[in-house]
Amino acid sequence: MDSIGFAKAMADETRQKIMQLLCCEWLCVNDIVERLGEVRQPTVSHHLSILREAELVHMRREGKQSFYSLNQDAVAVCCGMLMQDFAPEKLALDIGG
Amino acid sequence: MDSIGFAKAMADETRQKIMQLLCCEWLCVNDIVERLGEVRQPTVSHHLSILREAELVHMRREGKQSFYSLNQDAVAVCCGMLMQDFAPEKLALDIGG
DNA sequence: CCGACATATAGATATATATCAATATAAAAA
DNA sequence: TTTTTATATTGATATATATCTATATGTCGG
Repeated sequence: MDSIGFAKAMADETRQKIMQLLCCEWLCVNDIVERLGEVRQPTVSHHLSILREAELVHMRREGKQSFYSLNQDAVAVCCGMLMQDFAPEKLALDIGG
Repeated sequence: MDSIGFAKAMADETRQKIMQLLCCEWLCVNDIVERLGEVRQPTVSHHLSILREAELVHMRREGKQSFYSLNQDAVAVCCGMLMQDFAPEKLALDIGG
């Protein structure tokens, strides 16, 4: 995952809403569709595939359902990458004192 | 600055290159154009206006030139925001232990 | 004021992306 | 096997975005 892929994956409101939903629990696609309320299932599936590609979500199949949850580790790593690339002095402050 | 505005501002390769150039020094627009090499001046101006809008760069006029530099504080704040929103457990680890 | 230079803006165009309806795929139930 | 349910994929379309050329704006020197 590079910083551009991460930024692109995050650069959409619907995707961020989905990520919020998945932040601290596993949800199946239909649950996500219902909680979003205004977005159709294929659209949600599309966003999930982008988040999967970016490895920002975990996925687990269970029968006919797919469960997703947020990959917080990946988010943390990517944020750290952005900090290193674009706020190195702030990072130095954190480490040094 | 919200997390979507930040992600959108970061979600372009040319913009990230510009941010790299401005990371640790002030450059005028023409210097940026020359260092990028393959991008025309109006395109660079356009990207700079997006970065300005997102408050990710500082700007200073000097005669006919405009100098830009990266706002590392803003980057750090936005990365922190992403962490809080999308990796709260990782953040808790950092704080708690 | 006029010309030269630096940057910004306008307008046009091509590409990327988000969304939906329709359909395919896969798994469980009848 | 047929039907039902859950998710993924396809194809179409509208919007957003990146880029360019041409031009406007703003600043300095003569």
